Amino acid sequence: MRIIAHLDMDAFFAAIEERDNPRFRGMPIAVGSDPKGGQGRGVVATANYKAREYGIHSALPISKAWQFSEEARQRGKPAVIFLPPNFERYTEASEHIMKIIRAHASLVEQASVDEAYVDLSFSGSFAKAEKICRAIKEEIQAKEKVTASVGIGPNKLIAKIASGFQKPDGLTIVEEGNAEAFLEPMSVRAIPGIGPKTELLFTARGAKTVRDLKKFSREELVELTGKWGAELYEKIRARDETPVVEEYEVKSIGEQETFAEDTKSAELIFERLSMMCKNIMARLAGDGFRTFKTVVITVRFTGFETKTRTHTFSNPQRTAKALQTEAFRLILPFLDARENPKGKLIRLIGVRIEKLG
DNA sequence: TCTGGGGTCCTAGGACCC
DNA sequence: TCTGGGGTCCTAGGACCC
Repeated sequence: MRIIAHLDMDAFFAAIEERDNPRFRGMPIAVGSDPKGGQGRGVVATANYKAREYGIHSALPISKAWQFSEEARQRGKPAVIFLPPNFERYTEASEHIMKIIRAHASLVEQASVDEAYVDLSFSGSFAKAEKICRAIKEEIQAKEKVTASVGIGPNKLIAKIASGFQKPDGLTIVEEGNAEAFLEPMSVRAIPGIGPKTELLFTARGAKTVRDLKKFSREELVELTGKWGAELYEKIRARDETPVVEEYEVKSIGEQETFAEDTKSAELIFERLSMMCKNIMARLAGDGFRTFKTVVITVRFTGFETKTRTHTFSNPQRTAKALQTEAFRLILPFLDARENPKGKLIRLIGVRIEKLG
């Protein structure tokens, strides 16, 4: 029998900021882009629980978050503290936390900066797995001063959904025999991989809950959602065989940047593109690679229309110069009438390399 | 509401090869 | 005349996740 745990740090970025800035404790905090007095154009990366009471959450436009904060302030509540993300500190805390987890189990998969799967099958029982998880939670709290929510289940899918069931600082155990019943009443959105579009697809066919999805045959699910439908058919029945894997290989490295103001300035665009190419090559080396074969550039116009252009070299390339030359060549048509006859302003540019060697 | 930045995976058409 | 089937690679776009 497999026993898998999923650990998820609670409001991680905001929790680290609260920990490191005692004067912010108990205050509503939103970590994300600069709100610029309501004119900023990014989104909220993480809101702490106090800020969530204001309606602020991850991925909310920062301008909207600012507006919620102002409205609350007028009702006499404290204004939200907006902070820029400090990725070095989050990564450092993440490394400490992963180390703590690895001291309790040998098979650990870091799924993101603030999440990990742990294979606890060796413990032999859910009761023993729970004990280990409580010890991990306590150690993280004691050493890193942040809380984690934990889900324990017979596979990664159930563990993941269980970790979100009681937040923050929760621990939810779903044993094999209860897993299917656990999922049934949930919204289809609870299944990882079902986003807004797929949800709409299903609600249009009268399916709102996981239970409702069971009326579709495997073939119908494949027809509706593609190849992935076969996996979905298993997931909604709480079945998932995917193993916990220590690490997976990097497939692409890229950077993108949204401009403070939409622009047509070739000078600015080339300057930013050039910087991105240098950064990407530095990261390529840092990740233990030497070459790339494919270059992808992204252009997003005012209004969010987004275009990509790709070039694959027949030989592996190893220099920032080669990357920059190709990126410039690919983006050039968007700066003149060839790909931009209406002279639209550009909101974002990005560069990515693939087929790393 | 007006949408960041870093990624992964899938689809679909076309080219090309056997 | 009106044209198979399978596989792989490239390209553009899109859904999704944290």
